[in-house]
Amino acid sequence: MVRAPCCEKMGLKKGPWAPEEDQILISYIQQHGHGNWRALPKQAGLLRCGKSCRLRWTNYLRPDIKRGNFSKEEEETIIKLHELLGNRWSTIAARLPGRTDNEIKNVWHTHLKKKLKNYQNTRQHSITVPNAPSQSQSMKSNFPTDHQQGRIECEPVSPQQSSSEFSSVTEASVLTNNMVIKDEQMDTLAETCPVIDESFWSEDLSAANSSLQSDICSVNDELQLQFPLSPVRENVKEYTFNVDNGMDFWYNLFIRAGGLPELPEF
DNA sequence: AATCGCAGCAACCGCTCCAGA
DNA sequence: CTCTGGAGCGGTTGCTGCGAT
Repeated sequence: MVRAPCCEKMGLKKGPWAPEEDQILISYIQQHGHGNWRALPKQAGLLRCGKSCRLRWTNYLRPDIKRGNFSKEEEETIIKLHELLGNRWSTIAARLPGRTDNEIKNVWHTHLKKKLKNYQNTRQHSITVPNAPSQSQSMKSNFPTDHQQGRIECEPVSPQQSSSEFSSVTEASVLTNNMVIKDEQMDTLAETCPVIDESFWSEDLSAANSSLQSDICSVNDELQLQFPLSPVRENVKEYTFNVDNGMDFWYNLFIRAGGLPELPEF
């Protein structure tokens, strides 16, 4: 379906908003709500398309918009969520009250990408755990075929707000010898973590889930493989998963794909 | 003082999603 | 089930301000 650009009609203004336009939009929404964005500009007497109005309102004029620089905590939250979710700016924004997806996206591209390297350098991939859920403390890692036996243990590294879905982001690494990996050791990860079967990469998410479910988790854990993240090293792919055992812990999982040319996205 | 280059940010564009007809 | 159109999302653009030369 081919749709004409929303501002193609002659007479619709584009570009920066004038203060008068802002005032008209604010007044109208305060009185009537936004309802149908497409109809709004005509009803409000604005020479803008509905899309432009919606963007201006949601990214700039909304009363609950938080102004000013991002705090260190907010930046760290963005970095962590981006690590988990990728470029899902709206999802990330939903976890930062008063911040918009556009703002977060801009901050990411202008500031945080540069900081990320430093951030990653300070992270430690830890794998032993006093407080992790007992069912997860020792998870088998009998990968699908043709691989070595391994074992992972996980430790919550950064407990956050308990109500959050990501209440505790946890680092874990799959290794053959149950060893702690630090970032400087990641270069050797391709040699140390288990090789998995090629079919693992080509299967869809649910198939991968059930594969990991049967091969990694203890009997009563329900594992949900979530987001394939950017490869941390050649042939090593990082996944986020959680173990639905009531504790709401999230883990990162490093898996080596043995010599595969392309790792398809799920 | 003038020019240039870059960073930051607001806004646009094109696409997908999804609800309703 | 298919089609349509509104809303939302993520990528990109381009303007503006500021510091360096």
